[in-house]
Amino acid sequence: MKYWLLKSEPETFSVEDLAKARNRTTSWHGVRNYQARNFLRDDVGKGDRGFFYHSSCAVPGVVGIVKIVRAGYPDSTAEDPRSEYFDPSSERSEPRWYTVDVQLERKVEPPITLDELRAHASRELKNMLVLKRGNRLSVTPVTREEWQFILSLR
DNA sequence: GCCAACGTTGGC
DNA sequence: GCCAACGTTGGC
Repeated sequence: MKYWLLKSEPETFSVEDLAKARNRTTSWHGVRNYQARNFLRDDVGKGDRGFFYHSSCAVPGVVGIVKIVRAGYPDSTAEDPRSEYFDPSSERSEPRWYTVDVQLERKVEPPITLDELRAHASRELKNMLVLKRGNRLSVTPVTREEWQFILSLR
């Protein structure tokens, strides 16, 4: 089993939205970055776990634990002209963008804030990608050690 | 709203 | 292939 950190802007889609979704499950569509796409397409597997992370908001941080319930498959919003994620250069015969399905296991309450994560940035979370300056990747791998350490905070 | 950091685009 | 211009991300 592998571990991931998945960013979402709560104004677009929050952990509360996921809690209300049917089966507490959603397609993680809309990722339009090649490095993140490659993770979704090639590396994120069914049964993997992820941190649901709120970004671009008042209190950024880990707000939930999700389980990957479906591995990478083509993101159909890229083909939908009415979708805000429409990509006219993507073609159905050769899908450019991928998504996975995630199910909420539990909320993390209270959230593990970015500040709290940073408090460990010189030791346990020294290599945590989300704490690196300038990091903008919306899907990042998390090591088993980082995963277990962060879980131990709640 | 600001701005640093980074990714993408497109002319050459 | 280079790189300047531009757009986006995301913390503050």
